[in-house]
Amino acid sequence: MASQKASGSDEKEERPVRTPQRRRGRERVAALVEAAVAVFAEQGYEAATMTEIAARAGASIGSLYQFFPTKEQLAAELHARQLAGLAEMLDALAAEARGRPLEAAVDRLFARLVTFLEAHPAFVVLSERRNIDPQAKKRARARLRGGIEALLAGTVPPVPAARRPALAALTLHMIRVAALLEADDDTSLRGPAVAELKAMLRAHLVAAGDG
Amino acid sequence: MASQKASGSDEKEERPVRTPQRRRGRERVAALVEAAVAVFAEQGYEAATMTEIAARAGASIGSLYQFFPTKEQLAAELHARQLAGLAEMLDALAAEARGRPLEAAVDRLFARLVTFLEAHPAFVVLSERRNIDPQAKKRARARLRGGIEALLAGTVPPVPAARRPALAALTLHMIRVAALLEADDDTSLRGPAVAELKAMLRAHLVAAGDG
Amino acid sequence: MASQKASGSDEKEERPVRTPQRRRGRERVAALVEAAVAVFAEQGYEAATMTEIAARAGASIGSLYQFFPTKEQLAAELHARQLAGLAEMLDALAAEARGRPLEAAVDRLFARLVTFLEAHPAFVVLSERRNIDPQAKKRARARLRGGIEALLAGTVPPVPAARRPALAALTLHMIRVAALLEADDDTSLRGPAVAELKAMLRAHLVAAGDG
Amino acid sequence: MASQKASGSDEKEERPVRTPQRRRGRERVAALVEAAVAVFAEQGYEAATMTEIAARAGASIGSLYQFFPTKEQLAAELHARQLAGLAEMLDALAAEARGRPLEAAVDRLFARLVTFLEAHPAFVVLSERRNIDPQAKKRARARLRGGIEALLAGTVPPVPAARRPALAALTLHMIRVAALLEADDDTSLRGPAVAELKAMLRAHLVAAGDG
DNA sequence: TATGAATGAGAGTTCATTCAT
DNA sequence: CATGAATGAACTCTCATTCAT
Repeated sequence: MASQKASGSDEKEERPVRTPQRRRGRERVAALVEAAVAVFAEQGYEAATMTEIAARAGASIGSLYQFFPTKEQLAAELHARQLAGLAEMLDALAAEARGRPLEAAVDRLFARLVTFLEAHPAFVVLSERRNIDPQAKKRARARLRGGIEALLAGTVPPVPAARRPALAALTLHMIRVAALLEADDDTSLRGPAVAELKAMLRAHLVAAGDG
Repeated sequence: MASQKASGSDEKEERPVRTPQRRRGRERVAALVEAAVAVFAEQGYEAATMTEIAARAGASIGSLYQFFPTKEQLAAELHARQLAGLAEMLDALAAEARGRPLEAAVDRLFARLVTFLEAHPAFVVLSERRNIDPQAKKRARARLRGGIEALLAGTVPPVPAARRPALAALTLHMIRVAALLEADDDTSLRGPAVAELKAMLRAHLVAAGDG
Repeated sequence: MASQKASGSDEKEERPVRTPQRRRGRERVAALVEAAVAVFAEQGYEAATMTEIAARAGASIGSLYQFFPTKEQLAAELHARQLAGLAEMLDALAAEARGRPLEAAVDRLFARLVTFLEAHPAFVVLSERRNIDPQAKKRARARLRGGIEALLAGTVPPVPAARRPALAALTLHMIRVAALLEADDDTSLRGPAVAELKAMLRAHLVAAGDG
Repeated sequence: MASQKASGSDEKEERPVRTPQRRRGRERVAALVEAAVAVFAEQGYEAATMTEIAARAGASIGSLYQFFPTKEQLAAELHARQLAGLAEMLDALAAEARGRPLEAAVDRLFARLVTFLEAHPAFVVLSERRNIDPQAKKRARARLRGGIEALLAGTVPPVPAARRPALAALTLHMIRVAALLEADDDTSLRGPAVAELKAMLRAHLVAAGDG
């Protein structure tokens, strides 16, 4: 088997993920990241192998390890990058939505998130991984929830502060469900089910805004 | 030889899961199943080892393989049993709900599903497994959706037939989200978020019924 | 390369060295131990590979790991066995030497130790290993020194108690040197140098006895 | 390609250790040598990595390989330098000791050797390495033994020629034991055991001189 | 049938060494 | 000459699976 032993906050000296200086290196890393995202997305964390990731990037296994000293850290790094991107997107969205109707904000949020998940196919896989450092996980979720809360606070009408945390958490999960529906269900249901989901969430948030 | 990696639809003759006749055998299988559920729930499919499952059941590895010829088939068998139980429960619920208010039916559904998931801790793990035989997966989902559709068809008012498939699929996912919220999120959000989820779903279904 | 990660008292759950029940198993283990001793003796700890040890025992790598869960533990187990054998031998020698002349005891000790080291060619290699758990090392040395002290206490004349610990430690090292001289030096010097060593030690101990 | 394992007398063209002409180069080599000595002393030959040696010298690996084309040759070069230093010291000592009492010569030898070993912490590690080219090893030992023989030949009284080679070899080993005692044993024994060792050796040599 | 030792492919990881820049 | 990314053979260790007893 493999890393067999792994669990987020461990020993193993934690040599940090290296950022290369030379241009060649930066391209290499980009290729590695892309390959890793693809392989994780296709196979899941456990089934993905470092060997395949390296091969798919056209690199040697040693090269992969030069930049990402463990499989665990590779996953963590990818996840962190994707989280940062997502959080940034949410912030931008919150800014755009300020003073705009809640309904429109929800639609927009949905659209962007679907785009994001299509662009980051490993996101769900990496988020759901057991063995993630629970601290980091909590922090990440809080960050995202914060972004959504800000969004829901600035619309017209705003969602009442008291219900915002719970509704933000709920919204986050709805996104995930939307992604799953989009991807893996009976083809004939994809469209309708996602539509129902969107309508449901929008109605619920709007009702909260009015409440 | 041993191939350690095996994935869903393979060669490998698929010797069927043996069902024992003698009482000793049936007890043994029950113990193995229980142990497997526990280990899969705790560690996930990949991290679970056949050795640990056998040990926890107080059986030898050889014994485990007597009844479940591959790890894959063990997981599939467990999953199938749990799905059957769930489907049965949905059927019973549909019968009970016939002629009763939609609202009450939804609440009941929710309550029962939460109970079910608590009683079958490996259910989510086994459902989310990639590498499942996609055919079987589709059939299973269809069966469950069917149960929920029946439920939604018999209430007063009933959910319109046209929207039933999508709403059934959606409801199924909502359950999963509820389970996740119940289990892994920020403690302070569990209660409120689940409450929001339930209210949201109920309102949406009721609106559909009225529509 | 080798253990990459290793350092005596570590994490890694320390599954204990298994002692097999079946006869076949006991023979297997004996073959593995023999092979390990040979390989460690020839190549040293780091250069020895688990693969070669298994191959030389006519076993598979998996079989080796069934009984000795890490290379580290394999070395530790071998070392412990050899230490126990040596300590036992020293105890027997101390019993034999009680009441006999110191001079004869020293000669006998020397002879037996040379025999022992010839019979346990990995002994020096395993003793000198850096990365041994220092606690265990200290205990082992103390045990051996104790055996020699007892020997030196029971002869006629006895070595004075005050000097016994230091002289026992010294004697132990002289043995090692004798083994090294016996093994790896210029052929023409082996005999004479060992003779000088023996004479030197004997004279020193006798002088201590008279003092 | 890379063969990671290389052992003593091999193919590999043996590009010689480069000696730099420019001052910058000489400084660089000095830093590399110092770093290598430290790392070998701390970690042993096998565990030491070329990467760490280079890093500790503030150089790049490429730079290290410029001067020392293999790890093996690096170790050999260090060892050779240290041996040369030691031999030189012995020669000086032999000169000083000419016509002086044997007893004093022995004490002096001991004192200088302890100093030397403290100043060259990797000496023992590099000497004990298996896989050293046996020819080179023999030559080195012979050179050292020669130095000690010369010493023992010039004192008053001199050690008889016939016993000189064996006694020189023995003395050399005693030094090593002294170093080991100094370093790794039970603290409480260090002083006394080394004292016994010194007394023993001195008495033996003096007796030889008188014989 | 039950048992558990045996098997070996395969996974993660390291590090000596090379070579383009 | 210096640099450090690139390479890949080799290593330790795991675990699904088989099979002699």
